[in-house]
Amino acid sequence: MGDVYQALADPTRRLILDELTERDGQSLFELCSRLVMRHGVTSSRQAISQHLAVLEDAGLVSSRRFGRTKLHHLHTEPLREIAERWPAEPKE
Amino acid sequence: MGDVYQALADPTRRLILDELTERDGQSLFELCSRLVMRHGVTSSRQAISQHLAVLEDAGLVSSRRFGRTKLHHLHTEPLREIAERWPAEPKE
DNA sequence: ACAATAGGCAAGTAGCCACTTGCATGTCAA
DNA sequence: TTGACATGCAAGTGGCTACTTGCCTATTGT
Repeated sequence: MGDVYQALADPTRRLILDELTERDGQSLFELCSRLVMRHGVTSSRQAISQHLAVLEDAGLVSSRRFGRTKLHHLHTEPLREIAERWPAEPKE
Repeated sequence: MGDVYQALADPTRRLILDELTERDGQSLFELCSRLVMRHGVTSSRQAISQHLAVLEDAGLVSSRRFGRTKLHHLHTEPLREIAERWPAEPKE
């Protein structure tokens, strides 16, 4: 299991999470096109694929194959831990 | 203003935030000692100082000098943005 | 004044990470 | 079955970053 914080460190990976928030269950090709069109991302398909692997390893994304395509789904549970680790007010 | 996500990417920096959560307003020397004692951190004083600069640049820590010491204070507001950026349920 | 304390600055280094490139695998449609 | 499509794998490269090292500044106490 990879590091959630490190997964969030890359701006392209955060855009992938944004894109999956808007439309869950996208394939790699869908994500690539929409990232280019809507967010001006210039990375190659392989780059996006590697980013997805990091996100999946961190438990933020799950994937399932359907024939020759692979659909990706968002999971936000690991993010809740971040907000809870450092409470709003420090200990007195 | 630096990147909050990138500031959180380093495990030592997260330990610094933990330490400031337990006891806010520590000096550099206090932080170094307690990180070694309680968390087994082996980094040098300069390393911790550079980490504090990153955290301060990201708006997670503020500092104020008192004579020859410098006290560091935690600010968790930038962390709230993370939980709000990706809501618990994706759009339908 | 002098020494000790708390911290800062800057250059150099080593390891990691994002990205590319090239090729391979598997699936659908004609 | 043949070609086009969707994805996977693996090695190589460049840049970033955490860390160290050495020296410097400023403050406090005796």
